Amino acid sequence: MDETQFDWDDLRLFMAVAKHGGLAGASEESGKSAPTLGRRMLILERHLNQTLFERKNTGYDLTEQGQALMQKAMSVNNIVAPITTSAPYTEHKRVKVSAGCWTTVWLCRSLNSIAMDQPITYQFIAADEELDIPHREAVIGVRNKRVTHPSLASRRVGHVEFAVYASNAEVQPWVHVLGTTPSALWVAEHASDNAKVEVSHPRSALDLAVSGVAKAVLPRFIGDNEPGLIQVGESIPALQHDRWLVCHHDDRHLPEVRQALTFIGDALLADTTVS
Amino acid sequence: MDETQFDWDDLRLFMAVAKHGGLAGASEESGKSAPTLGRRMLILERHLNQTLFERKNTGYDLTEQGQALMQKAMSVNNIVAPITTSAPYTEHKRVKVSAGCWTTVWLCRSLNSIAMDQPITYQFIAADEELDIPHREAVIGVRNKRVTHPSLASRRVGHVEFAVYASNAEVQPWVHVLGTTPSALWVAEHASDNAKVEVSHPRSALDLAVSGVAKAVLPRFIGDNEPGLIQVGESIPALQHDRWLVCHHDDRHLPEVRQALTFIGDALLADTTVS
DNA sequence: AATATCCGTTTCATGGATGAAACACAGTTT
DNA sequence: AAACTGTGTTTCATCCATGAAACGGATATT
Repeated sequence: MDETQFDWDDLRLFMAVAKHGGLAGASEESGKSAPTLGRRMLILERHLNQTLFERKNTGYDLTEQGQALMQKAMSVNNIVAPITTSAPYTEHKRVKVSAGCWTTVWLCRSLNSIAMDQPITYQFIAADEELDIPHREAVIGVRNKRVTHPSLASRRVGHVEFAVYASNAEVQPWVHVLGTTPSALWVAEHASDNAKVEVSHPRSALDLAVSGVAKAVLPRFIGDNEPGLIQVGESIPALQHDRWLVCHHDDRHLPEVRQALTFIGDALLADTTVS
Repeated sequence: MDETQFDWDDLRLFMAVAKHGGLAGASEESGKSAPTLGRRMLILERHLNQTLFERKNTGYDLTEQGQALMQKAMSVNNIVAPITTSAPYTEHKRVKVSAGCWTTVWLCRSLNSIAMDQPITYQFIAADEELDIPHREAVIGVRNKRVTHPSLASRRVGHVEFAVYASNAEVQPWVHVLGTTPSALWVAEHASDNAKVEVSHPRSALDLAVSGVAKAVLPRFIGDNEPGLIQVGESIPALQHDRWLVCHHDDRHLPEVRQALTFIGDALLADTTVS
């Protein structure tokens, strides 16, 4: 075997040249220029030790060996073509966005027709733990602190405050959201031994607060925008933080990533609960 | 569809990564380094808009989508693998050599065990008209004059003389080889209206001369080495010429072409009929 | 607990694959 | 016959895909 590996893409290019009877006609379908196709056909012939074409000034004619190879190339194409055409939303690019639960709620609510008209499929991954961007668990992250990883880029997109919310000022029991988020830890520390409700999902905290059963610690961009709730007391200084939009250096020049960063940045900066 | 074409070789690389469970293990089989494989897998995932792997520090695990793709990649491999392994003499490279009829005879006789031990399949194309090296009708040509085409390289490999040969000095009829070679034209011009025999193949001229039926014009490296023939008269000055080994600039660095040039040059220079 | 090992990711210099432009050749059109 | 057109080949500047080296993280070994 030749010391270099057989490049399967040579088969794709071969098929285009054979189908169009020449280099010029194959150029558009294959995405390669005529000089490149010419060179790649020479490489293919040498690799297979076969003469695949009879070259003329008017085009490339297949030899018998070339015709035999063409059958095989078309068989390969019958497998490969559906892979590329059946890929979901082929004109859409998936962008994975990792953010805290409430930020994800905000972003979902912020999706509008302009954002939905972009050729982007947003995949929001609501998670409290940070997803691993170098390992591509997400492409974009909304973090509560700046990252200093040299391969990640970040920019500040606003500030977040938390406060206690309830349906009325007399509600006493707390909602304690399980977990290790700063707000969860804060409630665990400050909630008295009074009756409290424990929930595993932050969304349940909101439900309980609205129903009047208990009071919950919520970010103000959620609490302030929930009609059935009022803010009880001042915002909680210990829980306030900046918000950072984080992305891998390599990915941020990709068109769909650039567009997503713009949309997310704008959406987060539209939060008017803080100046 | 993404503006760039789908590179089928990404499927080959994907299959290797999936099979070995990671980049490092796939490196040797695929012929690509781990960083390159990593990048190509990202490109593939982006192109297909799918998540094919779960990336860990200990390797790449396939997702369900990745497993589905692996089945298809293996189907493609079932078609492609026989193409590359059943290519004839896969460790041999075919080298097409275009030369005149008699030069081809000389070269065939010169093949020895050393030349046959080379990983080269010689394809001698005996032709009087020059084959088109830019269009790869041949890789190496033996010509009777120097070429000045800028993309072709040439070097002189000896001198050729022609003479009349017969089984004895009394043979009168000529053998006239049809065609437009200098020797054919010479015979047409000088042969008297005496009885003559016309043949289409130069080898037939040799046969007729040996059988004593007629006399033939042959190159001395053939005539002098045929036991049943004697040279009649002096060599023919009008037909003598240098011999040139011609090759495409691009091809001559290829290992098998370099070896073939060496063998052919040595074989032609071993012709001792001229100093 | 400390060290070694393996694998993936990051950085960056480099070589080679690429394509634009020009040229050559043959066929077509006027 | 002359001009035009289409296609392949050649030339060469450019840029990008690549891999070596280094680094980071997790697991295995001692």
